[in-house]
Amino acid sequence: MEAPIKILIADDEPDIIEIISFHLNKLGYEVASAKDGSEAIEKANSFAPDCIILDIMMPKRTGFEVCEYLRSQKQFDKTLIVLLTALNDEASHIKGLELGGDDFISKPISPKVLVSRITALFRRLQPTESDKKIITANDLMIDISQYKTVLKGVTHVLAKKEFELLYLLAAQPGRVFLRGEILSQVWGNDVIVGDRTIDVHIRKIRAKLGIDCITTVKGVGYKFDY
Amino acid sequence: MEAPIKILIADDEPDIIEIISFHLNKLGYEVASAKDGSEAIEKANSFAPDCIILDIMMPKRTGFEVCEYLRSQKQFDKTLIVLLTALNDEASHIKGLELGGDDFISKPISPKVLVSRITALFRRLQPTESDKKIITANDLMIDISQYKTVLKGVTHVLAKKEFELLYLLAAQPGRVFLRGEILSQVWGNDVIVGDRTIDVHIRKIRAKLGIDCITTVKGVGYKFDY
DNA sequence: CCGTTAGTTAACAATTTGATAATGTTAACT
DNA sequence: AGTTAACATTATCAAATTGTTAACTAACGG
Repeated sequence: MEAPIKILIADDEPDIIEIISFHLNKLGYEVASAKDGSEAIEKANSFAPDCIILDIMMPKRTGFEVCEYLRSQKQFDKTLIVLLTALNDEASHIKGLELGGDDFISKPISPKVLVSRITALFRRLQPTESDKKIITANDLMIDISQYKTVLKGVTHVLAKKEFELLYLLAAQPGRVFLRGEILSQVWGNDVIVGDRTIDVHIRKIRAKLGIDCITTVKGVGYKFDY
Repeated sequence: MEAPIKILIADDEPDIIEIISFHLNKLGYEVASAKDGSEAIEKANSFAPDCIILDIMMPKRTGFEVCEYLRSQKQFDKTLIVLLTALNDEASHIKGLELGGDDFISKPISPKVLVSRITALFRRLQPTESDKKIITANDLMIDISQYKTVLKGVTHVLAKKEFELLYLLAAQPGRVFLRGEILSQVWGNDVIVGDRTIDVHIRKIRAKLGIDCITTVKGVGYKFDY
């Protein structure tokens, strides 16, 4: 789940490889390199990178050829391909993009910009945040994208407000939420409801889950503790 | 499902807008334009484009400001933002990408290249078709290329909207889709239909398939669970 | 003890969905 | 064009669920 993102750099100039590697490494990427087109293809297969930076002008095979090959292979379907070139001519640019490149960068370019562009590319690919809205605590799981809670493998169905309340508290276990905070977070600032309303919902959660995962802090509020 | 891709161009130079529009139009995109930053935001809201091309130097609000605003709004989560500038300075470049831009293009650039880059951006977004044409869950198969559903070997014919709705939900089993999401995905942002419309279609799906593969999450939405 | 705060319960109110029928709309076929 | 049938949408009402309140009880701290 949290495997580092892998990037392969193919360029025949060692200096370029070194400086780019350095910057990418600093950001936590795992980097491999290749010095020509053939090696790029080998490394792509063995290293299975998430992103490949290809210089166009390389010995053995050009970046175009490598790009074309990669795009024809199913396993590189989702691999980002960035084409890099000293040429600044339009034809190459278009050709690169048409061959399935995801980005096309003209040299000279500062490493910082290159790295920014790559970061931007990845940002798009990041799994939709809805996926990662799951809270777990011991044998309790709260998944907001599915609106369900699973305790010891048993799914408990909470009503909307109950769920939202539990989710709010569980998002920061141990932290005490004032009644006012709970109201504004779960109910919003517009609606006005009495104080007992919170109590009743807390009670329903406790009853449905069958465990006392919510602690009362008298005179202050409630906290999730489990 | 096959609505044309919509692109919004914001630039204060009418010539630029015209030439880019022309090329994008030719490729079948639906194009709208804005002449300054404020108009860009208005149009973004009303037009709901899939991609926004922003000149950085614009009256009223700069492209940076517009970009920052768009990225702060949930509905533009998946909207591509391309920043366009006459400046070729690195700081702007990085700033643009850090503000959430998806691509950064320096003028002057030929329309062909610009269009290629935009096409490349979209290509990356396309959900890999190979995976997504057929969905299976237990003894249920949903094949979008044939618009048919097969349950336990028996083919059930769903109407267009019914099918699209089922397909949407089944593509991410377990995930709850809000009514609003369903509306914008299946019906699109332009048409306005009442809430009961969704219910009725859900009901028809349940009736036709004879199984309850769709779960109601009261007050929230629906999810596919089977 | 006494006042304050939280828990419990049941009644009631509000919201949401389900079911059905009726009305538009579209597409296909004469 | 006219006819028909399938589909999509809306309207309406019933049913179920959920949310809120009130009234009472229990617990806690000084």
